[in-house]
Amino acid sequence: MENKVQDIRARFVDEWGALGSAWGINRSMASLHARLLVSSEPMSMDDLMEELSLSRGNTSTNLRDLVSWGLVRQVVVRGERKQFFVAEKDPWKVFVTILRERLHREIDPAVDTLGRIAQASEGLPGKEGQELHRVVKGLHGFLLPLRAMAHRVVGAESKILSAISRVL
Amino acid sequence: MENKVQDIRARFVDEWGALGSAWGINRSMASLHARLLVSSEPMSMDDLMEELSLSRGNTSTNLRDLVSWGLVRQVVVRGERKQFFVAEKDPWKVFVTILRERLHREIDPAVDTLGRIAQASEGLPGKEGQELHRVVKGLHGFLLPLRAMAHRVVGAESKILSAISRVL
DNA sequence: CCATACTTTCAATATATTCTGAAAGAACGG
DNA sequence: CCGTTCTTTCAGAATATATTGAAAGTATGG
Repeated sequence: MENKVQDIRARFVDEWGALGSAWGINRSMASLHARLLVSSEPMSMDDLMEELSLSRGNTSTNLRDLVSWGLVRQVVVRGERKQFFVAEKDPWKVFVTILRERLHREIDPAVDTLGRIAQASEGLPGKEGQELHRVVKGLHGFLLPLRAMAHRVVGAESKILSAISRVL
Repeated sequence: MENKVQDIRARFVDEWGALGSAWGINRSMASLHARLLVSSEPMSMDDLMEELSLSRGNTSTNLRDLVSWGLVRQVVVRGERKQFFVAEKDPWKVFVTILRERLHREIDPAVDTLGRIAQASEGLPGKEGQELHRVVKGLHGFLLPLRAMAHRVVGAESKILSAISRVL
């Protein structure tokens, strides 16, 4: 029971890694993000790779991705030549950032393609052709407003949540 | 351009597979689901494995999973000894079913653990201990109502969407 | 019951994803 | 400039995930 902070922090890092996988974020990236989230100071690549036992290459790549997602930013530490990193800590911003990324990369193109298929299947012959069109059109018609809602959430303030909560 | 229905249907099956991956559903399972979604008739395991070029074992396992999720159900076809399968076609039900499954399997346990970590980190010493507690508590406090909202959506009627849409 | 039709299971295999580490590249201080 | 420190890249290795296929298991009609 020597260093309790380190133990509990490690538990958090692991748990965040598990949550991350559910969001399409790999373990290294999620661990790095988690560790930075609960740090009271900026950390360098060496700090992180040592504490999390990751290779230099892996650490470098995933930090870069975190920065490009906007979940982490680089900061300058006076008198240090290395880069230091700090995580965005506002849960709403973290949530919105991840949501935006996934909409952009995965959902948007799929929904668009679905729309094209709905069009292409217009007026196909036979029971089979008609069912194809009917279902694809239905799915597209369902997903389109859902996506629009998600985009509005991404652009909104965090208080939108309590507004939604009220109608539920 | 021989059989247009088959071509377009194949496009849809592939696209649904891609969307499925974004939701933690593997390609075989997503393909089977997609093919059944746009079928005007119940299909047997043999129908499916042949059309989608999947092995028997794979088809069997993934159909069973789809049934256990509640996305597909078995039906009896008169005069046939084989099992036949039919997909739930209402987009709202499909959406809610997948959401429920993921909440249950991935989100709920992670959020619970986060809550326990928030508790365990109460009153830790030092700047580091305090930051750990502060951030974990903040994340948990953010995710908890979000999860509650998701659970309410899962239990609601599809018209809840237009109600939410109104406040966005 | 038996023969046959059908389904499930699971060890082996194939595929996809992630991670490592060393070499190449960049930036900095003097 | 030059030596040093720091960062990135990327081919190969390791790991994780998905798929196959054949054997074992189960149900059905006769």
